[in-house]
Amino acid sequence: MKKRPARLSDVARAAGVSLATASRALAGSDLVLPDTRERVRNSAALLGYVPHGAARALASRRSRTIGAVLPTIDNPIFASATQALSRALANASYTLLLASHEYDPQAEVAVTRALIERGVDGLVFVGVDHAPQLFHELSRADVPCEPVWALDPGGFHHCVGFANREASARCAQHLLDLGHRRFAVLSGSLQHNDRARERVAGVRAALASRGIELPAERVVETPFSLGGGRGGLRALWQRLGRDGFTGLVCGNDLIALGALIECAAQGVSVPGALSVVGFDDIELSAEFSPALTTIHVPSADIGRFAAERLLSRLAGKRVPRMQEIPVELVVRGSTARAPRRL
Amino acid sequence: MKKRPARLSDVARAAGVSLATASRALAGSDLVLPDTRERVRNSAALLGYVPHGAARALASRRSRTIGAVLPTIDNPIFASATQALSRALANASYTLLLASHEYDPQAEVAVTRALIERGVDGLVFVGVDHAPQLFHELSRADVPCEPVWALDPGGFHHCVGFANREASARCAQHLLDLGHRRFAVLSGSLQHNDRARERVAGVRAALASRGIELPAERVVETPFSLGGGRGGLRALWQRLGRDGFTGLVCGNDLIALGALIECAAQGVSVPGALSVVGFDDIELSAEFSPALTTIHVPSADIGRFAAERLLSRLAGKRVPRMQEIPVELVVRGSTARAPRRL
DNA sequence: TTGTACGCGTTATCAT
DNA sequence: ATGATAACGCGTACAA
Repeated sequence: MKKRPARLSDVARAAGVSLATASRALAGSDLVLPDTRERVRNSAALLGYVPHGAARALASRRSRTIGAVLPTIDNPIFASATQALSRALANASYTLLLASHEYDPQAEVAVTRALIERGVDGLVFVGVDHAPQLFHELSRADVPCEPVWALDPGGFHHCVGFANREASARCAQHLLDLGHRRFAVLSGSLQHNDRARERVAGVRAALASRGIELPAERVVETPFSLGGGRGGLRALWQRLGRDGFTGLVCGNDLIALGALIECAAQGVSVPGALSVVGFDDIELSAEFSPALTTIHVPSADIGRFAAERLLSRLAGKRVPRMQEIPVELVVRGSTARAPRRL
Repeated sequence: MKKRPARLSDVARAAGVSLATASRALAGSDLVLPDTRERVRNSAALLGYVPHGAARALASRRSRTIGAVLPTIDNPIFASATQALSRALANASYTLLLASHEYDPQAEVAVTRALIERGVDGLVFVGVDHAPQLFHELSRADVPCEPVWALDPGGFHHCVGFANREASARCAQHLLDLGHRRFAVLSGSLQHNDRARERVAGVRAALASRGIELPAERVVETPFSLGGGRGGLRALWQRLGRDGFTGLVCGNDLIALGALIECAAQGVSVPGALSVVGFDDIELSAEFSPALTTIHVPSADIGRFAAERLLSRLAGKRVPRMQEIPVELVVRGSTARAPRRL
């Protein structure tokens, strides 16, 4: 009862054609008579033929597979981008191979290598800052890759993202414009994270242009999570005092929301005693705090564009080397009340 | 300058052994002299040899690849499970192929087929309720699969998850114990989602045991998001009035949090006028609302177990057909009794 | 327009 | 312990 899965040769025989013709027919080649094509397709359907990807990949030297190497999937920041990526790929009959390295550059090299062994036709990375060894492997494997979420200052790699530094500077500038002069930053871990570093650098640059310094003690690194935001804010308060700063720039949504929650828990009014700005990767901010000013990052676009660019390149089309995604400072009203404790 | 990538035959020649020996050496077989093995490994490293996955898969009939078919990656509910899955697989030199269908059963069949074509050695699904066609394809392809996040009432499939219905009944029971008698439910979309349906059924069962009915008008379907929670609660209030219900059961975290946010925005005290319980898939609740009672779902465990089970089965070991993950009702303080009037 | 035949890079089965 | 060689299933020049 357990039949051997049908192979292309079975389909060919059933349709009364040769292997080559069967192959062409199923590939939709124009070289076969429409009539023949139908016949082949019918027998394929009848036999429940499922192409054998490995054999196809071996012969065609293409796997119809794209790899994505993320720091982690568990961070909602990357979820919508990954979803969009996967969707766009599926539309083009490509499939996504996913790997994560949890901010460990060694692990990143390892998982990337695993993807290369799987024969991915292209790769998506997060950020442009990677172990040199990674680039060696990439170039030797000759796999087109597309870093996202950041731009390559050197203009060396293809990439699609936005200028984290400038965006973050706009956040700080917004606070400056509101009259704030004492600042603090809640950042994600800066190690092995060029996006986070750029964002801090942006704040520093904006403040510097007004002669304000941002010493290291005013920057707290904390996990990318609500708990991280809460704990980070407590750490800042402990270090600098409750009125050590009135303007707070957060590295991303989850941290910003955590900070807001901590404010609510401590009875600190926002905006008021404290004004918070941050990056809105995941669009939670709008719902949670209509008062929160954010840089809105269209994560889904990033994923979609990455897919489109990669597929275009595989198809031999040329794409602009660098694609800058416009990001927008969303000021959600300054009079909104602080979030309540729930 | 662009060298052809090194093949196994190159390694073999460089090491002065045959193809077969080289293969065995790199596979770590005990049948080769330790000395020979070293020699082979050295030349492999020297040449920068990278195994060709497709060829290996073709010859060995194994891709060292596992597929996961999710409703969507964009929902944080699935993120930590997927992360855990990916991590566990990577540890065993497996890679994750990811696909999503956005709650469309047709799409689910299509993407699953795509994964099967890619030659996945195993598959993970969400829930046990799928198009019959899906099971046809699966059995014909003879791919072991592991539904997660639910248990199979028929005991037909392997699976790892928990009893959504009973868990949800515990939520409702908790509210009953607090004296609540008027209920409403904010569910995710019920269509093509057995988990959501089971959760509603659980509430209904618990209430029925106290002679309380839950007519359809008291159940609102809303997107799995904060916005969905907010909008859904508004819809319920509009339909049933502000004091049409004092106990609210939410289908998951995001919805529950959205509801809480809406309460805050409308000045409704929680717990007080309203008591909310829900599923805590993503552990936001603890940070956000120390008062929220939830069923805590250890998503990461689900992913890890799915990986372990699948890999065990591939290794020929037997695993218990069904694995029930314990879930826990977490009462986070200030339990609200039902309001004392009428 | 269709068929023949070779190659893709590995693993696995025999011998030795 | 190692080597020769036949699969593995498909794509694609090249021939017809």
